[in-house]
Amino acid sequence: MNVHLVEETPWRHRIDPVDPMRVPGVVFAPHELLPLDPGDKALEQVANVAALPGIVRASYAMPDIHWGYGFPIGGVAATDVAAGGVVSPGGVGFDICCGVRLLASPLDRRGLLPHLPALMDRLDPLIPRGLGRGALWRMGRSQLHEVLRGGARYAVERGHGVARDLERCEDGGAVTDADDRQVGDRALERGAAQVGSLGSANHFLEIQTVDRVYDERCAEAFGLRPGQVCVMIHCGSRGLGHQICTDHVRLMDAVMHRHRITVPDRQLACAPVESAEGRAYLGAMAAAANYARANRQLLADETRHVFEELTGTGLDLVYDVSHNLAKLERRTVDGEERLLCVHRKGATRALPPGHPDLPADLAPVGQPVLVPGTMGTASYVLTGTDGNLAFDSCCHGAGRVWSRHRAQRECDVPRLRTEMTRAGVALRPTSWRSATEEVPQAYKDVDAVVTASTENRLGRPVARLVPLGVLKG
DNA sequence: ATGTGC
Repeated sequence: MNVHLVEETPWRHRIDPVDPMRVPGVVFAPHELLPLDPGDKALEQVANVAALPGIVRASYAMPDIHWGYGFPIGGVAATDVAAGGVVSPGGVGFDICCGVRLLASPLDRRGLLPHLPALMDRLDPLIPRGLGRGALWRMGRSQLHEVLRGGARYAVERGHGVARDLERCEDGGAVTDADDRQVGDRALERGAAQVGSLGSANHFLEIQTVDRVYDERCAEAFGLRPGQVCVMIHCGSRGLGHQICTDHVRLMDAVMHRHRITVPDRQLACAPVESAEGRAYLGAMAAAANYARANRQLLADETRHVFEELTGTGLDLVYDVSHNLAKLERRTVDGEERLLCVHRKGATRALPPGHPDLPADLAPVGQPVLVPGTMGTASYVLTGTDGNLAFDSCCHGAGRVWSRHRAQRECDVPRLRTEMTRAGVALRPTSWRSATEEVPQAYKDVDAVVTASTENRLGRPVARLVPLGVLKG
């Protein structure tokens, strides 16, 4: 599809609908954040998504947009369920319910620094990560099914956390519509040995410090203050989510013609939400969402124990939120209340103040939006705002600009070591060679992404965090 | 993202 971009404001671009688009594309990015390299398909993907059956309002892209499978990463699309609206696994991504969890320590930077080497030495062998096997929890099939149904709630019931953790998780730590019968054998097999593991690529566990607070009232409600030490965990549903995505893309690809659906790109395989295939995917996706939440709960619990042992202090959960999920949400569209299937892929839910799904203590200030940066660069906490045009969605990170291949070509191991030392970051990768794929230059400037999010009313910055120690896959 | 795949 040929994409013609129109600059709507200095911060936002529009793609006017041409056949087969049903709605416009809206890219919440200034010119310098647009993926304009020759051969980059991300903007074409925004236009392709606009052709999905039942899509309402627009095909949206966040400022950290980059090329993905079918949908761009940073894509948001909502379909009207009653109007034959579809759900597409490519609109969620392979890492179902990939997300971020932020924990706050009572220590400040000065109090923590003497403990940092010991903390890193202890966490390094304890936190399973990388492509190989190894996980905090080894389990049989029946316990895995409990995880798929109970998510972080089940982990807490088994002693891995406290009740307050669940209040600070999106959906209270578990969704109720998981259907573990829709999770195939191969996915179960891969999932059983990976609960409590980070994975690889841009997944990490970081010890951070609050570098700057932009909104004191929100920061206080979130439990954050300048100089404070935090732990940020970024991971997802590992091989289980990956296998579920693979399986259901294949299923939908095979039956799309029966539903009389045509899409501009085969990677947009989809089925009506109200079809056997649509319901099956959403049930399996919800099971993977619970798995990812249990995964983050276990990793947080283990980190908490290490902090207690070595510093004598605890860690409070600030929030846990996904940026790869589809959700059924009731929303007003053109003055009518509709049930929508909102796909967020590399986009974080960002509920505004007063939203009924927020816990009471967060209702006055809005939902914490957790935006991980790249290793050696900042991460952000934003809050949801009123007037968000993208179904209460915000950016999810910096957004890749170099392919993994190009990053390896541009950055060798000595250079990465030098850069991390200069940034004052203690990096513990499982492989230095693969860590070069994650060199900060391979990503957009996270500060610019957050500015663009703010200017487009997708969220408002609350705090900026910088890394002290990084564990990577 | 991923036991790196048709």
